[in-house]
Amino acid sequence: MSLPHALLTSLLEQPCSGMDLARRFGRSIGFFWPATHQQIYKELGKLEAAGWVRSTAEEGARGRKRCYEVLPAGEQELKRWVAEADDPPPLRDAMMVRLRAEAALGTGAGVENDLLHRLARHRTQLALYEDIEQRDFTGRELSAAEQLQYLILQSGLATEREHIRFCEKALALLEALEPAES
Amino acid sequence: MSLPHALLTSLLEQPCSGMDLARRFGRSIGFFWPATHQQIYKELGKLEAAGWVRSTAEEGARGRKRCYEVLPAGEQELKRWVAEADDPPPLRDAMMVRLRAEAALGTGAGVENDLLHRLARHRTQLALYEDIEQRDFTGRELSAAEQLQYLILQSGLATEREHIRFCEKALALLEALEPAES
DNA sequence: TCCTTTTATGCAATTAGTTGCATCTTTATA
DNA sequence: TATAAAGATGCAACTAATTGCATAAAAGGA
Repeated sequence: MSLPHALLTSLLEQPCSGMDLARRFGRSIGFFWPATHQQIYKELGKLEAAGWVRSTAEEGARGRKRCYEVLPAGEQELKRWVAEADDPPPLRDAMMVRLRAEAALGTGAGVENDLLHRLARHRTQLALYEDIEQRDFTGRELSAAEQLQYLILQSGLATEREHIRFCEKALALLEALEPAES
Repeated sequence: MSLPHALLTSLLEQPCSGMDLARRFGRSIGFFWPATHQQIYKELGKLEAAGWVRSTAEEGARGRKRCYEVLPAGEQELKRWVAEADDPPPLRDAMMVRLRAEAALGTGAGVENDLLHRLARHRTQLALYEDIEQRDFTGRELSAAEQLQYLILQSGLATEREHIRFCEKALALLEALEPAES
């Protein structure tokens, strides 16, 4: 479970409120560890109780906005956790199950719907990553931290491209196997 | 949630008991939808209650072994589900969070441990997939169903190779960024 | 024959994440 | 100045999966 450490990382990059975190998650760390604002608020409470962050009320802001920042104990904890190793996350992909089901049922069961839907999603996501690449990591010298962030982005780019290749390949195979369907 | 449909698929390929399913999951569908025997037994109960499978006591076997087989209603349900589309599963990878944390903390925090650990795991998994490829899908004509199963395996092969490439690239970058560490 | 091991099935507690809703505060608008 | 909208925080119920343990029946060995 890495949500607490994802939050510590994000707050270390830039102290902010729970809502801000939720928004930033949507376009950076959240690509690799999605979280809703509900989860984030609950977790921030735990982090503060553990003495890893502290919060101060932000005057002149909307609602009851609180600003969170990482304490030394939190930074220590993050360092400890970074040096840990664990197994790759188990992968669960319904589309692979669908493909195998199509094989078991005999072709023509309609897995193309899912393949086409995902193809569209992966193309959108790839375009988003390419925009970020163009905007933040192209045409200038990168600091060490930026090189690492770019590396992470490259993982996203490679993954999306691989998914796109796979969907296209699968659709081509299905086309070849059931020429009467189209 | 695709466990019920993964079970229907596997039972359609070959009727068997819950324990057999658990074992088969370990080396086929389970690569893309892992499940423990506890989950499987509970789900089989639901499938039977829904009238999608039926079970018969297997005489002359150990324990209280029951053999499950898919009923027509179950096959209908599987067909219906195969034609559905849904979003790609959200990806959650602690190692990416670690890399970003390393960037925020300044290099030297020790993310190499996780990279090396995963590199080993992905190499093992790749070797396993390559064995299956060699044994089941090489040097002969493949039926339509087999071509689909091979396609799924190829996704696994590509994914593992991509992960390996990424770990190697990340380790090389870290090496370059902190030459004093090694 | 008793006792241990193996095979097979299953329950219960916990954890992490999702979804839907509730509340409070400020800002904009009619 | 009411009132609505938007911003910010949070609770509660539910779901899916993990982990640890319990039970039952047959096989094999002493």
